[in-house]
This record gives sequence, C-alpha cells and structure tokens, in this order.
Amino acid sequence: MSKSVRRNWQEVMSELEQRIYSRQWQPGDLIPTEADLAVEFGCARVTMNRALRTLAETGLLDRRRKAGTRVTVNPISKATLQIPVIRSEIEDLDYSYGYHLLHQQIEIAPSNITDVFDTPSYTQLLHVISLHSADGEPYVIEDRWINLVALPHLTDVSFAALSANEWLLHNTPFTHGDISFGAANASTEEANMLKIKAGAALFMIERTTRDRNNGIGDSNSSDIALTNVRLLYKPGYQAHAKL
Amino acid sequence: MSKSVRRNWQEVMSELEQRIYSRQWQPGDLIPTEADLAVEFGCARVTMNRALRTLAETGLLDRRRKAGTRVTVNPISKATLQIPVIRSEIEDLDYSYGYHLLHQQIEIAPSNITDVFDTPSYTQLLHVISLHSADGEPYVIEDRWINLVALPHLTDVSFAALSANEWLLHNTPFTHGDISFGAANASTEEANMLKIKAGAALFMIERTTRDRNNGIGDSNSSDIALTNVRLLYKPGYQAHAKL
DNA sequence: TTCTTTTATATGTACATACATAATAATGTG
DNA sequence: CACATTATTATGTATGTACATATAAAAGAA
Repeated sequence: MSKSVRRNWQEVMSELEQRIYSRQWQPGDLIPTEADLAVEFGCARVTMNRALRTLAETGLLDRRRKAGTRVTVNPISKATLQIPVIRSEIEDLDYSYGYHLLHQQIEIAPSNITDVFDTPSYTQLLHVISLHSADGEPYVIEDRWINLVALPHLTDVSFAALSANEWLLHNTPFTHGDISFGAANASTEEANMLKIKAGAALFMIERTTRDRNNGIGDSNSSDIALTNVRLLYKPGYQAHAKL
Repeated sequence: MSKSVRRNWQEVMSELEQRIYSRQWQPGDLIPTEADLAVEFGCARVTMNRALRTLAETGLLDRRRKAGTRVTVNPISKATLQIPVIRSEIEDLDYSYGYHLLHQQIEIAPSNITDVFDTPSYTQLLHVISLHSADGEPYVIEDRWINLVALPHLTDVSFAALSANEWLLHNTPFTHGDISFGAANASTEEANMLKIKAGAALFMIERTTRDRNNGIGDSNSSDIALTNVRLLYKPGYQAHAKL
C-alpha cells in the first residue's frame, strides 16, 4: 500500500512514527530494510536512512548492521529538563527578581567539598551564600563553593551585585558536570533565610560544574571542577519536564 | 592552517568542538561558511554539513539560512535523566528488590486527579498504592491513579504480584507525558509505610502518562491520560543526571 | 560435535551535483 | 525619506553512486 509521494525525510519519518505509535509495528518487530522502505516510499535510500537514523536517535528504533532495524523493546523514557539561570527562571514566571549576597569569604572547605574538587583537604576555596527572591519573597538559597585554582580571577570579584550563578554562566561557557536532585529538611538557619518553619521539606539541586580539559587528553575524567552549588528551593517548588 | 585529511564527519566535528571549547571561536562569533570550512578541512560540503548540523542539535551552534553559523551565546544546559522502572533502579544498585501491594480499589478520585485526567468529577478511577523495597528496607511509595476508560482491561488485573509500574511499561509502550520533581514532608501514614519519622523530607516525582492519540489529529493536545503517579522516595534519596 | 573462516548483507558514510528555502542585502519606486 | 520588490547567499535537502564496516549466517576445518 501507499506508494505515496512523500518527498522529504521528515514526512517519511512521521509516517514511520505512526506505524510505531499505532503498534502496526510492535516492540521487537523487525521492520523492512532501508532499501525496501525506500522503494515503498518512493524516495532515495539516503533519505530513508535519514528518517530511520533520526528515529533511532530518538530511541524508537534499534539499528544494527546486517541485523537490520527493529522497534525498541523497552523504550527508555528520558526526561530532559532545562537548567535555567535563576534570574530567568523567576522572571519567566512574571515575578520581579531580587538578589541578596549573604556571605562571601575564602575558607577552608569541609571534606565533602574538597572530595568533589579533588583538592587537598586544607585547600582554601571561595564560599558564597546568597538568596534569590521572587516579588520580594525568598525563592531559593544558593550555597556555592568555587575553586580558586581554576578560577583565580574570582578572588577579587564581588558577588554583591551580580550573582555567582550568572557570573559563571557568562565567563565560563561550555562547561559540563553532573547534577543531582533530592529533598532536605530546612535547618534553622535555612528556614530563617527562606522565612519558613524549620524542618520544612525543601527541594534540593546539587550541581558540580567542570571545565572541559580542552586539551588533547583522551577522556574527560581529568576535567577540572570549577564550582559546586547546592540550591535549596522554598517549600512547594516543583521542577517540570517533558517526558 | 591544517588542511589535515579528516575524512569522516565525526573527526571533523570533534575538531570543530575543540575550537569552541578552547574559546578559539567565542560565544556569538560567526564562523566560516559550510563551503569554506569544507575546503579547509578537505571534505565535501555535505560532510561538513553533517558535522555542523550535529553540533547545532547539541546546542553548541546556532545556524540560520543566509545569516550563517555562530557559536551559541547562552548555551542552555540540559540535564537528561533516565526514568527507569523501579525494579531496575533498585537491582542496578545491587539490592534485592521487593514489592508489596498495599491498596487496590476503584474509587471516586479527588478533584486534583480528575483535573489531570480531564474526566468528570464523579468518574471512578483505579487507585493503587504500593511499596517498593530494597534489601527489605522501604525504598519508595507508589501512589497511582489509573484511567479505566482508556485502560478497561485493568479492571480485572491484580497488582499483587506485578507492580502497575511494570505492567504499564510492558502493555503501553510509546507513551509520553510530563513529569515534575519536588519535595514533601512525610505524612504520618507515609512515614509508617517507609518506617521513618513523620515530617521527614521526601523526594517526590509526580508523573502523568498519556497515550499518543495515534490518530490523524494535528496536535497532541487531545492525547488521553492513562495514569498519574506520585512516587515518594525514602529520605536521603537522590536522582542523578549528567549535565 | 565445536571452533574457525568465509561470505553475504544491512546499515553507515562520503562525494558530486542539483535544487529548495529562508532571510539578508541591494535595488527600485512613490 | 519610507516602503515594496528583487537579487544574492548560506543553509537545507534530495538523489545516484560508490565504498566501508559490522555481523549474522553459511561453509569449512578440527
């Protein structure tokens, strides 16, 4: 059926998508070869390749040379969530953004932090605590440690006006790292900062950012940790993502 | 410099990547045209296109017809986290997986749930509460509502042996939906289930899954909600992702 | 039988070419 | 001058062809 004249790969792709979503091709099914499908759809094999490849990248298809293409058995659901700058996050909600620096000092970091940075335990790191607010109400606490060896300029920068969050974004693009999400009961101090009751459940994001060791070294294992931040959001906060 | 013989698009791409990471090409910079770069690298334009296109998909480059290609100004950091089946999540940590059904009943759902499902307020939905454990210790509470109109078979299924989590994965592939992360203080009931103190901060994932309205309709706005689940993880739990 | 080698095949990629499309820049018009 | 029209240009894609590569299946050797 349907030697329909679908010229471009995107139309071809959505036709293929339909066959998968409608379970006409079921999980695990081996589908016709690129060449056969190209004939059926009346397009070049390269075009069909583009469509199939894209679906494979999405995770809908599994492709292996010689073995052929089959519908993914256990489609892994991936949630991609954008990590915005805190200012944008607040302003996008149509709140007025406020920022207050609470603490900025060079200190000897606790061991859990020096572990992350892979620096000796006595290393002095820059510790910055600040509060971001929305319409005057406390929104999130930013508790950050900065590696001064990797970012020596920062010794003289004051974060009174511009948050470390934004400074780092503008000055160290194309970093990477890891991020984790969790929950924590607010300590008395944290509760005071957020103007809530101690013990309230706070959504927590912890993030370590590394500079790409843009050298010729093979792996990224030796990338330098630039900064580690713990964000404690006010009660009720939720992070949304598409699935 | 360097008319190096880089034959394939992946090598071409990583060379381009290096120029970006090393800030040789800075954020906002307009880079040479596809054609020029192809000459410089000694490859076909289509090959260069593949490399540049892939980098644009990654978010490192912005490309516009006629305007040219430039390095992304505000590289948006995206965290992609895999949402595994709970069993796998536990077993991958080398714990023995345990499952207990606590509640399975057809009920009239509260309004916040019927809102999600877009069904009348008196609609009867299947309510399933269960506990997943790791090495015998409570790990996460699964509190789920299921749309029996969309999944009529489920009226007769018992989730005593197999969790709804897994049943749904195997029987309704290729769904989509939205997911949100937050924190909540454990209620007395929840605290009992998890064997913790009431008020403890729990990491919470709330997820609504929709079937693709695999019809010919244009948008996905009318997709049918299949199920809504609230997962309450034991204190200390963290979800990890790469950045 | 079991292990090794060969062959066949589906996907993966490279290239030259041609044309499509979007959007800036240049031009013309009032 | 402002505004509409046209030309130019960089990216986007389709096609035919050729070859590369991984690997399942077949054939051969032990």
